[in-house]
Amino acid sequence: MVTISDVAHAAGVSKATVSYVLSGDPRITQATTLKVQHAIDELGYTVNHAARALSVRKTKTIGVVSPAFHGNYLSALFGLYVYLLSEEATKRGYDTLLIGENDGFEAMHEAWSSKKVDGFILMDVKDEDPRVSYAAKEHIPTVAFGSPKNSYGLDTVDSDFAKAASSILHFLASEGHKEVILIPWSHTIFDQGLGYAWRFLDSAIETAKRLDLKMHVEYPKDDDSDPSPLIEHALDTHTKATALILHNEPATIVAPQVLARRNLRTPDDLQVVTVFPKQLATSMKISFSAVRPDIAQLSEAAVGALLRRINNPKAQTVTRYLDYPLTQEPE
Amino acid sequence: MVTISDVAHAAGVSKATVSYVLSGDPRITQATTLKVQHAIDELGYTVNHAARALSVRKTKTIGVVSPAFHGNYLSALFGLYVYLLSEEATKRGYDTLLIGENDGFEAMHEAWSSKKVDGFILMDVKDEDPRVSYAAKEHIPTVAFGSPKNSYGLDTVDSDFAKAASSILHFLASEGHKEVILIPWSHTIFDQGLGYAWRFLDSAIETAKRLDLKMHVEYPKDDDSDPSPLIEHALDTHTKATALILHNEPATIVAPQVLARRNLRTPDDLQVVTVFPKQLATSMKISFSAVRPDIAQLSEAAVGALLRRINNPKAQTVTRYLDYPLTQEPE
DNA sequence: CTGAAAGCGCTTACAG
DNA sequence: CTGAAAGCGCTTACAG
Repeated sequence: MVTISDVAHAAGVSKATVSYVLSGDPRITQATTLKVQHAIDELGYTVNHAARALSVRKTKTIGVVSPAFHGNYLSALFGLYVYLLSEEATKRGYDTLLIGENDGFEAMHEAWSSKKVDGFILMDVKDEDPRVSYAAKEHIPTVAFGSPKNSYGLDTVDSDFAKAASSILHFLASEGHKEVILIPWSHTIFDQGLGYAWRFLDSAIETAKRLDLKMHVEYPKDDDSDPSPLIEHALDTHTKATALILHNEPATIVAPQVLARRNLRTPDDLQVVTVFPKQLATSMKISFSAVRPDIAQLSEAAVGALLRRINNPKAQTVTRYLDYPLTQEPE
Repeated sequence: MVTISDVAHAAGVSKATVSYVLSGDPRITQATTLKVQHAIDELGYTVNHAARALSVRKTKTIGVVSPAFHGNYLSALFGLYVYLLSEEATKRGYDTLLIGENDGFEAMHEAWSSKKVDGFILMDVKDEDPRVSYAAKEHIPTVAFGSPKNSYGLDTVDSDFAKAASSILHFLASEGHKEVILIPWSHTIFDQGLGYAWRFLDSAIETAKRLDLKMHVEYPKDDDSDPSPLIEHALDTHTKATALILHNEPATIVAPQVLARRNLRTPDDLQVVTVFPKQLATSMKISFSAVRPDIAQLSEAAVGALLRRINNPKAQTVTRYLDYPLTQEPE
């Protein structure tokens, strides 16, 4: 293996000088820089990550902490988040360590105390999430990706689900709808205190009231069983409803089949509006009118917030709810 | 931060002894082990990962190398693979570093030469994949997750897609079908030389011939556009076909809507068979008869093969194609 | 059965 | 402008 000593020797300088060249120290002459660069290229040298990490006490690695499946249900969005988070981290010179966490913070603690990472991004944050309180108590650079009621002073990034609900209802009202159905996330999700579910629902209810829209809320019990019967039932029961709001991934996935089966066309027979990320709508062939969060942008915000925190642990806490417009389909 | 010296001091022994206790060296008395354990618990000590890695030249980390999106298309399976691979690695005492790779091996090379990982798992391996030849040439412990034509001596793990195709056709023949439609992966995928596409198709064609089944193959052009029209067209054209084989993720996702729209019921009006992993069929509400690869098991095999290789670089090359039965739906 | 010491490959004050 | 040396926190022959 080629080390810094080899490079130093080949270039006829000291290890210190090589190191300074590597870090672009302005005190080094261009002449020596060139010599050293040449030796580096010649030998194919790369800094040993562990050695550097040990020396500078930074790993340039962020931990992405994902909770386990919700029951058997794995959101199709999970992969997208992980992928884009990691891509964004790479852009900023960081690596991404995947940390699976099962309703606790043991794995996080292990990674932190052994100094494997410089900070964390917590996915799918819940109310009273043990990961949040742990990170806050230990003053670990951490951003909560999601919106718990209490973030204990952690930086927070999420889509603005309250705004999304309000946009959707305003849109429906402006189109003249008077009675609508909302299929929100399941009880399982609400019971876990997942902010995106609550924030959307609360805002939807309030906005509907304010706009004098009649809204029927039909909750699925869980996320494992087929939501089709629930949709069918809702349509059968609320026959005057002219629009269907889906804030529920499984329901959004099956909705097209249900509509096809009933021979309903969108938006003429029934207006359907959902919340589904831009990047996945294509892959999953979801073509309803929707508020489309941009996961790449959310990832950028999350990673940005984390690096800012890592570089300045006592910076002011930041909370960012990113807002996405409703796009109509077909356009 | 608490270091091994702190523990040694607190326990009244040397650093070496603490280290030996940590590694369970049998030469250490139970008495001292107890003393040291106590100090460790007291102080909340955890081994510094970089220091250990630097010393032993092993990181206990595996790199999972994922290619970029295929165009705009992100397989919903991606998240599942990453998740289960990481879970399996954790079980075996390894961390998972995510490495995004864009049609080359630069990121891999960077991770390897800076000693960030002990080996790699390559996702979505293609024919003439530069990652494969790189790993082979540099003798880097690596397993190819997927089946390229030439694996250059790398260990390989994949579902047995040839077997899957043959199971499906035998099943259809046994049910009395004489004429069937196959929608395989898109040209984009075939052109990239993705083994799962080729192996399935070749085997399907050969088996159909042997069983005297008439099979119409209808290729989608790419994976971004809606495959529904293609399915519609296939059904319109091949009116005598009584079964539809889907080996294409987007087509599998939209098929239920297409069938619903045409008022076709499965399996009475049209038998539909697909290949879709167990763990995702539920989430994605795919309930066709199918060969269901078990991604947890595949991940276990991949991680197992990699650790074996890491621990024994000159072990015999292993190629494992895991075989999954066809399960009928409804049962 | 345990400890002193060297070494892993870097970085960074500090001298000069 | 550059180098010698200490230090980051471990592990592991080697002595005893």
